[in-house]
Amino acid sequence: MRGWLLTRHFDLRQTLECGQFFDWSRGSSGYQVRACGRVFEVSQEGDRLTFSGVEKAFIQRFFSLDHQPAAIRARLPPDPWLDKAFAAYGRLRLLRQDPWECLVAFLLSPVSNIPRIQRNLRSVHDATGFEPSRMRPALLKGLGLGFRWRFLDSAARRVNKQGLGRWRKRGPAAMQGILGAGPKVQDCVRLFGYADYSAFPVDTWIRRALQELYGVKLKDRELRLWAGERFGPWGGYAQQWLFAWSRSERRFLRPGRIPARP
DNA sequence: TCCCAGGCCACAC
DNA sequence: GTGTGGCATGGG
Repeated sequence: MRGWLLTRHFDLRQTLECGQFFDWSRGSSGYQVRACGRVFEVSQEGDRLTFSGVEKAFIQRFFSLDHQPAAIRARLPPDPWLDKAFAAYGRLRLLRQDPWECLVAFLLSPVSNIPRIQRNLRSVHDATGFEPSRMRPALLKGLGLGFRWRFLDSAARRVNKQGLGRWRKRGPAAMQGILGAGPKVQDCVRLFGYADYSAFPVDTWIRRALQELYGVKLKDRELRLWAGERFGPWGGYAQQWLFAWSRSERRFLRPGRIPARP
């Protein structure tokens, strides 16, 4: 299976590398991606997206090529900071990941960093193929996940009990009670795995950004509500634009180095 | 050497 | 209910 398609207002690099997804690697030309139980290659030249190893319909769905960034921006409130973030990162799309794979990835995220999450996730994938029945403690402990191996163990036990198919169909509620699946992790899976675009994950970067750009000094639980009210049903996109932009401007997001209001 | 990292949990009070 | 330390490991 090999093919191509034309895209508009889409950036493959931003989309894969912005931190919503980790199971990619740069190949000779473009990226190799492992997602939703498939392995495929994809590359972009201009507006032309070339892929192999997977069918076109999958590419369109996985990369959310049905989304229109300008229309989404228009559904978010007027906001100079959002304008800046959108100008820089508005060509990324929120992926439609598999909820289970997405949960596994973000259970590896607490007190870690993106390069390490990526390494850890690849190890887990290579060792288990993301099959919960193969995620045994003895195996997980040897993968250098730190304390996070318990989180995968807890999730795997839960999913094994009811079967992966049934677990997926239960939706976000199925994450309740899994060790390590707190508010931030659940919001990430809602946003990236269940296509709930109202989800607004609050992490260290977003916390700093909201505090230093908008002057809101609240606890994470209130920040989440504040963002929900301000940004509404498409807040997830706002979150990801601000997240990517904040990271790229990291030296400006330190106390005393706040950029001038645009 | 010390500090922090896409948090979360158990345990004070 | 709210605040705090500890958690495994790696990198700056």
